[in-house]
Amino acid sequence: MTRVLVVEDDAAILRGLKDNLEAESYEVLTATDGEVGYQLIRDAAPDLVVLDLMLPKMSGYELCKKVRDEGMTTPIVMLTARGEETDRVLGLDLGADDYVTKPFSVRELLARIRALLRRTNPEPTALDELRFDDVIVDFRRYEASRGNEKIKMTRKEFGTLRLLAERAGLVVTRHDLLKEVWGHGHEPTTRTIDNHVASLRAKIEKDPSHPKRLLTVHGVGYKLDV
Amino acid sequence: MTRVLVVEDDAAILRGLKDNLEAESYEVLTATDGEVGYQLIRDAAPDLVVLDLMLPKMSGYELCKKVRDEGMTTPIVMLTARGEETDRVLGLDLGADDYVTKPFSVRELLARIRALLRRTNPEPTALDELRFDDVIVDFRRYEASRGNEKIKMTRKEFGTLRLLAERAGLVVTRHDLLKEVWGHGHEPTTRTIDNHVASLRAKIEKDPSHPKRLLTVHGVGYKLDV
DNA sequence: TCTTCTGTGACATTTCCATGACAACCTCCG
DNA sequence: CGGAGGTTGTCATGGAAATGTCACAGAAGA
Repeated sequence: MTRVLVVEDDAAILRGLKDNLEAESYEVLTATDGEVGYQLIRDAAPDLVVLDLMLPKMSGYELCKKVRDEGMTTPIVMLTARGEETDRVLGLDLGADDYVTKPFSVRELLARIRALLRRTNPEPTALDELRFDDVIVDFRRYEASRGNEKIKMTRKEFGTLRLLAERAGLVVTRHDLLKEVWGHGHEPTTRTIDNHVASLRAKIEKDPSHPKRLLTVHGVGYKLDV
Repeated sequence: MTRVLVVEDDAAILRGLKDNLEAESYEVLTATDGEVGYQLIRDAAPDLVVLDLMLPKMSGYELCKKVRDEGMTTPIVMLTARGEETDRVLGLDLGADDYVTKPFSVRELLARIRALLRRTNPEPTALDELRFDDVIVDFRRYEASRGNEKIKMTRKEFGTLRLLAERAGLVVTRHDLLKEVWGHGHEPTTRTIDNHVASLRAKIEKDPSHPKRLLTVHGVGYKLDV
């Protein structure tokens, strides 16, 4: 799921943005000052940042500049107060990708966010069906079957299998799985993944102890060969 | 029959795609250069185009851009060589709807074609009646019956059932239900939905505690299987 | 006002998930 | 070729989270 970080010290605005972004089904992280914002950009690797210009501890300027100086390319939408013409220019010069002037229309901000994401992270289309051998998995119905037998799969299993299927043939690291399937903040041990993979194998492999499809790449991760 | 145009200059790949698509019972048109491709898009109005990036006479870029500039919305799947990251972005910006990286698995391409067709030619959803077993629900009259008995249903129940019916078989999240049935701003707890579902089950299921139609997908939402 | 509908909370129940321990395995290096 | 150290497979288990169920109070409608 696409992850957006909002850095804004005004609680009311922050709340409003969070609600609206969540309603658009983004995963939303928040920070109310520049320092926490910076840490989150580094550690949580959001797909996009909405950044207020005036912030406690570290201003939007500084934050933006610092992030760019360190080579991070995370797209940034700057929020500026009306009339801060110079700020606009600065914002873009510092490496922000777009800006919106307060008071802004939420709809406009959302549109800009969408556009920016589309430009920078064209998201590979979600796969909604997987077939191999006599196994069929339908990710929109959350149904799976093998031959004539229905298979019961859990949400995490669907998520895991889906990511593997979207990168069929390529190795997916445990880290990637945690990031994509679990999302930020709810990150369990990597051992947990092994368990989910094991139970997936029990369900989709003919001989689960000698997998032919869902393969281990020792020291790296897993891959699905179809 | 669904008509697919493949524009690809490599004869072997073209042949392979044609065979596979025909095996899936698509009607297949082919072109080996951009100009012929363009004419076919215009004159034969295919339902979907598979477009190679590198082509004689007119490249995939140009073709895609030209088609979009002229206002045609024909879904396009772009074939790109691996590693052409920038091309991906360009492809999508130019208006391609999806892309597949060479060397690609035919199976994956077929899956994406199916998905894209489904996304772009969705069946119209203005559903005004739902029937299954001995239950009949008329969404225009706000009436429902089971066998000869009338069923009293509330507005929210109609709304909930209708959304589920419009996406019959697919999982609908609580979030979707809140957004569609309750609308923006008036959003109650997700628990509320469980209650409405429960009362729907009491009305339309033969054995409400072992539902056969209105099913729970643990951790995701509900779906209606008809 | 009275009735019906709706949202909420508490509780029971079901389902799922994270974790750790141990065994089996792989890889690299001696 | 064999063994040490790290990695993965497997399984059991406690606990967390999601859902079913019910009762009630406030809101909306008749």
